[in-house]
Amino acid sequence: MATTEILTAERILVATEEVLRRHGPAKATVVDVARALGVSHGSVYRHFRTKAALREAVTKRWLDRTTQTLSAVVAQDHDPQARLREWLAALFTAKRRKAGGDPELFATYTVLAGESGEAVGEHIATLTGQLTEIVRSGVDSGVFAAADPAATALALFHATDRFHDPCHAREWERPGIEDEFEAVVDLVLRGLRAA
Amino acid sequence: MATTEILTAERILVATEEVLRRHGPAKATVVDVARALGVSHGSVYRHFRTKAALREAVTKRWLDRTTQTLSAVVAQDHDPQARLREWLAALFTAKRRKAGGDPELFATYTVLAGESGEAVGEHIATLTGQLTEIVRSGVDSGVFAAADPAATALALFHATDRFHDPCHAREWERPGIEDEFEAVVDLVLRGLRAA
DNA sequence: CAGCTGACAGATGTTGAAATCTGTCAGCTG
DNA sequence: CAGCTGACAGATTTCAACATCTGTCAGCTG
Repeated sequence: MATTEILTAERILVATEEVLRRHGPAKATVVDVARALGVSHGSVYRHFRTKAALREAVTKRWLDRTTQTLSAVVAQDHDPQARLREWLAALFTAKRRKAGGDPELFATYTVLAGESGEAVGEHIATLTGQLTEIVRSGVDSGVFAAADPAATALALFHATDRFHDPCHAREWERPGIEDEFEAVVDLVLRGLRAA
Repeated sequence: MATTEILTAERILVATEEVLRRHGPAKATVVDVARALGVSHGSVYRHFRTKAALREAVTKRWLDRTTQTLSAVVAQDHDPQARLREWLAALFTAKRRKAGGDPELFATYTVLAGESGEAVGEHIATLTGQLTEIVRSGVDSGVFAAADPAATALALFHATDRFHDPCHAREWERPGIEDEFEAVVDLVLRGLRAA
């Protein structure tokens, strides 16, 4: 049965996610995770050097699920303008759903972002990489003007911070936020179009 | 001498600012303020109904100093493009200087912003009002295209959130932030120009 | 002997009683 | 009598003793 299986990093991550969801980032302990798995907490430390490393690994898994959803948008064969718009909307929607539907895990992610953890930095790098790809394809097909697609992608990411940075999460439930999002996206897309 | 003068709201605000600077928002008490003024704390409550009202009045005074600095930029007779650029740069500079030079008062402002206090809402309304004025003058002179100057001004404000919202203050000291700011401003200014 | 356990030291968190603070108000004072 | 005081009730914060947690490691076990 399950509890006699070899203890793997994956099983620990699944259990940790569950413990975080139940207890929240402030009260979830390594001892709780070990108890949930029916092992001693020393065993958990065999797979993750520190509690911070465990927390970061859980966050990485969780962030990667968003990255994968968005990569599908990058691969679509709509024109770059539409893809960019859809990508930004998908990012906003994904973050908003996580903030609303998984508040405890989202709090963990927010804490980690505040500590400028490795996983969050990588996540942002991956996202801006996807954006760069869309911008570059727009430049190639002549609909976007951008001397440095990577720098422009970063500017796009920063200009839309309000709609994906966790420190703004409280505002994502306010009425009218959709219109604000559309207004900002319209503005930056106009700034991107070839003259 | 000073301590025998009539106790005015202004004197209380000055003393409160000093107490906040010294103790920070978490530890500054109304009793501290009264002690600094050599009066009983009951007297302070004669001028401000609650501690929250006092804190908000201090924040308002402090925010108004920024508003006044920026209104000078609005009144300049440069072309709208230059004025908009200067206004955004002046806002970023002002916020950054406050975050770095007055960390305790800035923390108070951040706390208040989180509680969505009246004063912060008014401050933001005033700022977007100034932005609207610049956008409108650009539309009038034909250099900007904007169907709804007020909505466009709000979009500009949101697109540059990263460079004035207190929740991003930690990032304002990072190297490269100037370039990120320039990139975002370039992007939105291009989005604003008349076709 | 690879994988796990459980006891341990030092760090961190919890708890509840004591101290301080907020906000009110009857009355003092110039 | 306008302006201030200081005592008070209830809410909040502090502090120190106690409990739990983190991270290590010598040794057990299959």
